[in-house]
Amino acid sequence: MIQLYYLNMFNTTATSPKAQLTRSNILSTALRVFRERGLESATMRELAATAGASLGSAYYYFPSKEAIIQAYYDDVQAEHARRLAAALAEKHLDLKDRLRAAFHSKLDILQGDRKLLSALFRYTGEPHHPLSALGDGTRKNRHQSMSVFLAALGDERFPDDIRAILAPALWALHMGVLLYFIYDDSPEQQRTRRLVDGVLTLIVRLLALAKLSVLKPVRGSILALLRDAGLLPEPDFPQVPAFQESQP
Amino acid sequence: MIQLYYLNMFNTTATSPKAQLTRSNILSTALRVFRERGLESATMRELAATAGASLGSAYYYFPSKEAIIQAYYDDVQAEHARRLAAALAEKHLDLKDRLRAAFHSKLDILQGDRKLLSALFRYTGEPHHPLSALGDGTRKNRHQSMSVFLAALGDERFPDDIRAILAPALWALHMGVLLYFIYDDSPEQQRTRRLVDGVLTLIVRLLALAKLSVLKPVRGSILALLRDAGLLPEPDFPQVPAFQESQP
DNA sequence: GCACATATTTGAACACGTTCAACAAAGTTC
DNA sequence: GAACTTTGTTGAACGTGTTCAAATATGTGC
Repeated sequence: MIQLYYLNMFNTTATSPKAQLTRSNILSTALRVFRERGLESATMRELAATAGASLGSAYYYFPSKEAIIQAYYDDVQAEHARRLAAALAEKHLDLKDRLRAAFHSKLDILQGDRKLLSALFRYTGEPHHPLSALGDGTRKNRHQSMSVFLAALGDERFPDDIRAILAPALWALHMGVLLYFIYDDSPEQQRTRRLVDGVLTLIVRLLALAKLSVLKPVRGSILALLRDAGLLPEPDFPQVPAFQESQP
Repeated sequence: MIQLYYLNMFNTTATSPKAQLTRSNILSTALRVFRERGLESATMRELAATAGASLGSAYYYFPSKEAIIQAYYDDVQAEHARRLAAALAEKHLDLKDRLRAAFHSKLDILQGDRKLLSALFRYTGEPHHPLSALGDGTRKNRHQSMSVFLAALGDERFPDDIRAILAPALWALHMGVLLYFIYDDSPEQQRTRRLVDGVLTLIVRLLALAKLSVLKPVRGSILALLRDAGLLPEPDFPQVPAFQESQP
């Protein structure tokens, strides 16, 4: 009854080393085939054959073709968290450079895989699809991604109301940047890099401006609006304890 | 050689009245079936059968299943332009109410068809897909939609730099609102209505604030950023002559 | 009306993503 | 190691969107 070995991602079922090998074999082969042939033209049959597995086997590990790319994207997020942590540990950076590190490291990881990103956005308009980028099914991913941006904010001091929206706002911005990135046909997507730098410069400046008294009422209205719209952080979003601030 | 009758949308091929009837029959039936069964579960075969046409016939008029919904969306846009024009003609409205009319009339039209909207966003992440909401293939649609918002701006006076970004900015906002609308499960999507009103109030206020001297440099940076990113109006976007302003 | 061209219609055929019942291998219990 | 359970593998079969060659209807020039 009791299985040794590792548990899979959801801690539900045991997974033998051999199965892990098959799975990662299929995954890595799939990504290679997707990159070569493109998402559309690469077929599940071709992909399974190239991996030396059967069609059914591929479906044993991944519920759908898109799910394979989601699995890839899970890896990307783990790598993103790793790289940002490394950058923050290396030396002391100011807010803007920490945010730059967060955005650029993500782009670095994805640089060669812009075509794969299209899958991320495919179900955006379908609230109930398990892979909708905005839906319940991807909440965990979203929160992980927000955590990375929270880490980049570090222990910087912000008014509480602003702090509350920064994580979802940065996450949303980052999604927009990814979309721009996909469409960016400039050499090595230098345009996206410039856009990121420009936007972050602006944001840091605006965060300072937001404290001006003329803008207080505007700031209040914006926050009330977002709150009413339910666009503030989802209630179960785990704030990173190390960076949590108490009310002054 | 010379055909009488009407020309189709692209002025390339003649179209007999009978063909028009078949087409509109297929279109209206398809929409009905889509609304009843949902986009996924409604099959092209079922749809063709219900319309009393053959499968091939459906594909003669519409290159794909999604294209049928695009055709519906073309109608929506025509209706949108019509309704806004009517609202503007009826009585003199201030800027905020004109913008409110523009946004709410669109939502009115789409109120019962939120599920159909998902198709609008399906190819957002695929720059080269003809139905990508941000791609070249849908440029004409985008410009028509922007024209509606330009009409709502009317002859209101804005600094030139601001005027330049208003059309694409309002269009982008409206796309965001549609996405929110799709996800909004409040009764009759009242939440979306409130969000629209709140955002528009804010925008009108911000447009006034933007003239403050403290904000001039920020305003300049934002515009420079957008220009560099190529997010200003696409060069061939036809400004609506009646509302075009000359340099002061 | 006839020959021809063009527009429209048809359904079989195709390719693909996905499902599933059956089978094989590995692990567990005794 | 035998019976049994669980995990992993297989490819045929299904349903779907789409394509296409062939058939039919409609229009044109004479």
